[in-house]
Amino acid sequence: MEGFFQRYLSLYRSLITTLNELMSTYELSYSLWQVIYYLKNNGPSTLVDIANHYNVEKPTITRRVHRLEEFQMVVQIPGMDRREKVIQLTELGEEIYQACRKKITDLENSVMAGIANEEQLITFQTLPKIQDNILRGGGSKNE
Amino acid sequence: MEGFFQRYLSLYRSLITTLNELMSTYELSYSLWQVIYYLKNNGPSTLVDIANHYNVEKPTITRRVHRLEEFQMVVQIPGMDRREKVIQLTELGEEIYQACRKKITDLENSVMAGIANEEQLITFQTLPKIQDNILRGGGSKNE
DNA sequence: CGGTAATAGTTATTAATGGTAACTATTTTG
DNA sequence: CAAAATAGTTACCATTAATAACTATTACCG
Repeated sequence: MEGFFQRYLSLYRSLITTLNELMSTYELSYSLWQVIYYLKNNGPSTLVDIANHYNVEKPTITRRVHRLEEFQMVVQIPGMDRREKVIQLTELGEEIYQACRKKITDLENSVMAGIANEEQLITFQTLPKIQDNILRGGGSKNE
Repeated sequence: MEGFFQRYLSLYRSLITTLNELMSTYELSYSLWQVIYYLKNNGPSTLVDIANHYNVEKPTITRRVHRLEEFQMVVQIPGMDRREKVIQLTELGEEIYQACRKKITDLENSVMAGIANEEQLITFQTLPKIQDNILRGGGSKNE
């Protein structure tokens, strides 16, 4: 499947730019959206939860959460374990989730225009398989 | 197709990281590889050619070419039009192209392990359709 | 119990990547 | 020939994320 990466990666810039434009109305970028999305779907969580889920380092999430706090989309409350801060969506955060969710879903539908349902589905299902293969094989050592 | 972007972007990070690790042996990253790839497949070219092809701004390519020059993988020679500099691969650049091409193709094959040929093909064909839709629709104005 | 290791989170620094604006040098156009 | 267009560069800035070093708290274990 020579040329696959090229096609795959070529799509990235247009997509991320479009998404960021889409969300700029709400002062969000896709990276911030990920945090909101996680909180909405997993409930109040710690920074480490989020970092593990997206496979990024802790400082990355610290920054994102601080930005979301400035915009008052999330709040941090101390956990029972006093090392932890539990991050949760505010009312505003929930509202923005709803608005963005709709916009993103609309875009997800519109980029699939003219593509047969079965082809959409196969592509949808193939991506995680590829990711599994990468995580398994290219994890760093190839054993 | 809700959740498609999520899957797409999640794969992106693993893929680009793996590719960059793969090429770090040759002091390349994927962004530098793109320039080498273009030169190999289109022959000696100008900076503007490359920028147009990848849809990025000129300074972006200036930087990449300068890095490749430092590594002596490309040279710039003055064109007949004396504004232009024609960029071309050196011997070393060609060698590195070959070595990387092989590594990348190997990786392209290995990430498809366990995925039926037809599914690979459909995914391969669907990606550019999605990109077309994005470029058409989200180009900035939606007309 | 007390000390060491582990964990949650932060800050500072750095790197990769790419856009915008402003500029020079040359060529094209009319 | 003057003005517009084009190729390329430089300087500056934004986004994103990794690493290292640090504080505070909790868990573990002899």
